[in-house]
Amino acid sequence: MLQPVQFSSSDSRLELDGDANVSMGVLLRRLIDEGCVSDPESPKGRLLAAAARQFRQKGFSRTTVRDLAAEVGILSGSIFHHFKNKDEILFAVMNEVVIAMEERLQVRLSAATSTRDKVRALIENELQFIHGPTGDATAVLIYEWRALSEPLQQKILERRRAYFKLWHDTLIKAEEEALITVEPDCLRQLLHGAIVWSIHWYQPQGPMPLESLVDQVLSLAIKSE
Amino acid sequence: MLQPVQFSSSDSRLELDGDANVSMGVLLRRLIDEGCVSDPESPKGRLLAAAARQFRQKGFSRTTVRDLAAEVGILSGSIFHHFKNKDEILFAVMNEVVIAMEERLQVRLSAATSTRDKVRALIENELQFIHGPTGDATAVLIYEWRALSEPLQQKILERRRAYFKLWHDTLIKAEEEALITVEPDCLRQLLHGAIVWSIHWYQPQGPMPLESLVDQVLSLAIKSE
DNA sequence: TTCACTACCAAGCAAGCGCTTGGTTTGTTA
DNA sequence: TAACAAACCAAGCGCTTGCTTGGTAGTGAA
Repeated sequence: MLQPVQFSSSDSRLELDGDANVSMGVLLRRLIDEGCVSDPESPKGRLLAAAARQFRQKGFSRTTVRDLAAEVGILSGSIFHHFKNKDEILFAVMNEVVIAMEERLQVRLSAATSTRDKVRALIENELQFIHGPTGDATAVLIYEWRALSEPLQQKILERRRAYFKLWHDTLIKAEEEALITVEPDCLRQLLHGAIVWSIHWYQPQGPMPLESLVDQVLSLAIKSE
Repeated sequence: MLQPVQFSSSDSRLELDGDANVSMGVLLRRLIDEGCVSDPESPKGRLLAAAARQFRQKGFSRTTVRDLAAEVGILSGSIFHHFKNKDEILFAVMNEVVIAMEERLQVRLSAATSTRDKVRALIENELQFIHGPTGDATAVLIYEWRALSEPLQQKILERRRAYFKLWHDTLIKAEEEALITVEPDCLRQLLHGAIVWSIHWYQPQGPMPLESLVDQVLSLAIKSE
């Protein structure tokens, strides 16, 4: 709050400058092929990318369909050839990122060996989604929640449960191993808050690398030996 | 995110069921007498309370001046006898709570003896503003930031600086005393995020008392001896 | 009684909104 | 080259929005 929000300057193309982004790219490509998320080259995909950007920047209700149409170079009425209504655009933005977040966390968790590494994966995955190429959609998911109509909220929530469960189960394990002291669900919420708030202040291109931020958050959760 | 938001059921009257609220009440009374915040009995004050409630519930841009007028029992046009425009209503809501937050934190910090208690005061003060009688206005301050026009944002930001400085100075002291390991400004943001996110999940009337939540957050910041 | 002031009403304007409709272009396949 | 669907245009409808205007009721001081 009260700090200017940083916008990702990267477009929706895949960035291949690190392990994290390579696997993110592979995952996104698979989800596109499976039809879970739409191709960023298609008209619908370009519309969704514009929507994510503008919904993040101005908020859902201050973004008009005329704004969105202008960004992709069509007239406002033509939007409704691709989406039933404005709500469905917001839903599509959120739905795609919700699916990707859970899929990727699953991959990351099974790759991690120790419980400590799994907790780190929880934190790292969320921070990468917030500050990576999917940052716009993730920010919209987090901050435009109330703008969604009730039935569509429920559909997202349904999809979201599996993601929450991955956090829950991992932190339960961490508690059993005495890695953490705070009650797991309370800790989950506190960490989640600390992480999403980084939208407002953390600069990926700044002096502090993302991995360092991951470590700082991890040090809040797990007391070092 | 993705959890229903809890709304404070308390009205704008002062609650006298604890030390914290007693001093909060005294402070608010003083600020009213000084003209810093408006009397909740006055038409303007009742309008601001309604605005805080509705802006929190529906967001600024989904709340119409007709909605606000209806809640206090006047017609929409009559609003503009009290405020120049809709933006000024949002500004007034934010401005009053910004002033109160900083004033109260100052009192709390000078009452605390040890640095550890001062850090606890930072956390406790913010949590009390979020989950106490001023919860609506505080939530609006946090989550309707972008809805404010640029010049009014700057005015709030100006007022906010003193508050940030109190956090900064206290955490610098904590670092000097080796109470914390994370860099002070980074820790400030992480804690701030964890605290404000509690809007979405913590229930003051639930099984966990607020003081307990304060302790949990404190345990993230300061490693126990 | 007069005057000024606060608080509000009644009516409506101008602009912007999401969305519809009927028709046209464009690219692909048979 | 004919047929077809996807993508888009042009125009505008019906509604909601923030806000204006000109006037009125109630109240307290001189």
